[in-house]
Amino acid sequence: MPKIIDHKARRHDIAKAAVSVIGEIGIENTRLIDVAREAKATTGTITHYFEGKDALLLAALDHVAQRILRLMHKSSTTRNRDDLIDTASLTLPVDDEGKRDWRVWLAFFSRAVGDPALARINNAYYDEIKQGISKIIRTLQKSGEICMSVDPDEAADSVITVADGLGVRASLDPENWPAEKIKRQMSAMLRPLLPKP
Amino acid sequence: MPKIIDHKARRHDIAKAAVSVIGEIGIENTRLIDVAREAKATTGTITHYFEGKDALLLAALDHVAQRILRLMHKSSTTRNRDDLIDTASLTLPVDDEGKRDWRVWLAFFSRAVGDPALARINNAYYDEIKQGISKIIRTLQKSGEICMSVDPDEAADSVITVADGLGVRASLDPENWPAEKIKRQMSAMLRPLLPKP
Amino acid sequence: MPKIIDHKARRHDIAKAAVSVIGEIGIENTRLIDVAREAKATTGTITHYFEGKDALLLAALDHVAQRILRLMHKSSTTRNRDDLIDTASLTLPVDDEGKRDWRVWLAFFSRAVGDPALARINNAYYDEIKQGISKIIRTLQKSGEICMSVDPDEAADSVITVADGLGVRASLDPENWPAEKIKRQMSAMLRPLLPKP
Amino acid sequence: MPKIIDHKARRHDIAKAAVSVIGEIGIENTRLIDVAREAKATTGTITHYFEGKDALLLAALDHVAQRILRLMHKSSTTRNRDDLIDTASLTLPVDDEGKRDWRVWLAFFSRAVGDPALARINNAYYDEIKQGISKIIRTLQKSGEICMSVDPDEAADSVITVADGLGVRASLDPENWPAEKIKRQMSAMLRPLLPKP
DNA sequence: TATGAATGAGCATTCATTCAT
DNA sequence: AATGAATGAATGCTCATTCAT
Repeated sequence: MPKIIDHKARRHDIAKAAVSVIGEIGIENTRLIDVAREAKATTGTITHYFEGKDALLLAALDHVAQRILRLMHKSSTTRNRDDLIDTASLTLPVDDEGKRDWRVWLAFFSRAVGDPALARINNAYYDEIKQGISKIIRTLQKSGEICMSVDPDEAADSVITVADGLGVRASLDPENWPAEKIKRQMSAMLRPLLPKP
Repeated sequence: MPKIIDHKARRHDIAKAAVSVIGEIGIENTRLIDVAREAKATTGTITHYFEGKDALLLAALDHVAQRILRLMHKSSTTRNRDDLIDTASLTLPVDDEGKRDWRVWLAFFSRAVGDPALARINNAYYDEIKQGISKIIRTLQKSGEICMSVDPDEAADSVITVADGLGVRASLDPENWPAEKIKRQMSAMLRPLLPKP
Repeated sequence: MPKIIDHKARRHDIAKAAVSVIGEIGIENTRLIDVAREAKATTGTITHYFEGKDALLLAALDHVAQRILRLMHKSSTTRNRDDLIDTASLTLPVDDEGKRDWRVWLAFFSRAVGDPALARINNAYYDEIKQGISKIIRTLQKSGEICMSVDPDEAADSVITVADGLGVRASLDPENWPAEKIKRQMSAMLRPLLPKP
Repeated sequence: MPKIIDHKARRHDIAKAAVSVIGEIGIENTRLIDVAREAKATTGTITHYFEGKDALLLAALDHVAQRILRLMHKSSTTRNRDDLIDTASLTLPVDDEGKRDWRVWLAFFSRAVGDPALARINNAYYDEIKQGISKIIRTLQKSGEICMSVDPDEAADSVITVADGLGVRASLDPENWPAEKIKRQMSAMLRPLLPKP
């Protein structure tokens, strides 16, 4: 009788291991065997669960993207502008998980340059994020938290821009960008861009 | 006497070829022979001018960094806030050269994750950029172009954040981010962050 | 379960193949692919069993050294001076295996010149050989086969010197040094150096 | 008017530089450019004086061989057995020059394994050395310095064997083989092999 | 399912050799 | 004669992928 294995769970574990390794040593240093070791498996096993290395890396990207989307959906219940800013800052490299995820995210910026398919996937994530933020802003405008003169789409792009800009900066220079400084800079930038009425 | 060769110029040419190739196909797809062909040389010649592939890639990074620093120094003569914003937008992927340079810049974000030495080099560039922008802001404050209540260092970080955020976004989704949109978004974000008195 | 492979045995086989190739075409002409072909494997497989080419060559050296040490230990049961000389001559290039091993041994003389680590390894083998021979000589002195006035260590060095000298000579000029001539010369030299009481 | 250059002298200088480099870093680590630097020349210059790398290496071998032959011819005037042994020991690695020459000599042992042409050249040197020693022994026999029962050719081989054996050993383990020990061991071995009447 | 041995294409790197000046 | 830039073949090494067990 074969071992009963939760196929989906194992796939998830391996993708998580890939995120760990990529975040630790960089995507260009990440070999299949490194991921295998991290997942307490072998390269052969990874082949069972993923078409190939590209598919594995894509799953790793999806893993970090889903976390960001999850945080965004959570903040969609926010009824307050400053809460929105606070929640948004949780997607930044403010804790170990965030730092690791951002290093993985960065890795795919580079890959997307030479890989149109990856670029499309990346853009799909951004679209979803933008629509989500835009919707939250419209909700907050209706409840009088954000000035009606703000264009929700443009403001959503502003939020994404600030998040990306700070995420990149803090990921490359974590020593000079502790959580507090990241949050402070984010607030300082987003408050004027999301003015109260 | 051997052929008279300007060693420095040849090195520069090869680095420029590397920027071209990296910007075109991505750093992970860039082979030495691709750069050689672009530079109308051979891999052996590249070895003649660079210690190895890493040294070549570093020279490519420096090539794009120097262009950004050059633009920044040029804008240091600006006597007007909106001119500063306009000049800053020239560092973004608003033309072919800018697009190519940004794709190269992105490539090194990823590499720096797994390469502390590269991270240090990257941070040194950022330091120089930040000091430059901070100085320009202080000058503009003295001439009454920017409100004195603005903290020059924090504002410099804001400018960098916006530039990085938009640079990343536009590089990954150039179709949705034409030059005009980039400039508009940049202005919309930086004007509230660099208020006139 | 994967193919059942005796990792140690496979390593040994590959090292043996390396000895064959080095002995045949010389260490400077020996490419990884030559050894791979001889071992009915590929270069990738060799990497699987050895850290790199240097490790493989070292294993080849050890292979021939172990054979010499084995012969020496066998002769430690000798109860007769002339038997000792006969057994010692078996380590010389008197048969195909011996010729091949000596060509490999020679290869490492050269390498040790520019590689201190290799020199140390070489010297360790010589130490072991010298101690072994010295011990045999002391035993033969006690049983009245060799004159007590002989200094065992100096005599051991003499045996090694004669073996090395003849090994080198015969390896470079096998046509003029058939087995019989080697043995005759060895006897002629060692008998006066290991006089009976 | 071209620079007046003593072609022969320059060739000799370059060969000497090659001996230096080979003796220092080993023949397998010796690149043309290393020899060029040592000779204060360029690789292009070396090509002017030698057909190619092989010809240069051969010239280096000849350089050390000629020194040995020169020492041998000098000792042909010896009228005393122990003087012969003393002079012979001068060919061993007893001083810096001897050590360097022996490391070069060793390098060619290995090369000759995979290069029949080189083996022939090596053997020609050995023939000349053997004939020379044999002649000296015959002279010493006539003058009553060496017992007539000694076979001159076999004794010459013995001398060569001892020299080679000690040369190899001392070259690989110079720390344990100071000049004094080399000479002592040589005397201890050659006196019984070249007995007085 | 899982293993890990084996494969082999791909690539950076080394370096002797060539040759224009 | 001398230089050294350029070439390009040679080769060790990496690592994703395959597959027999």
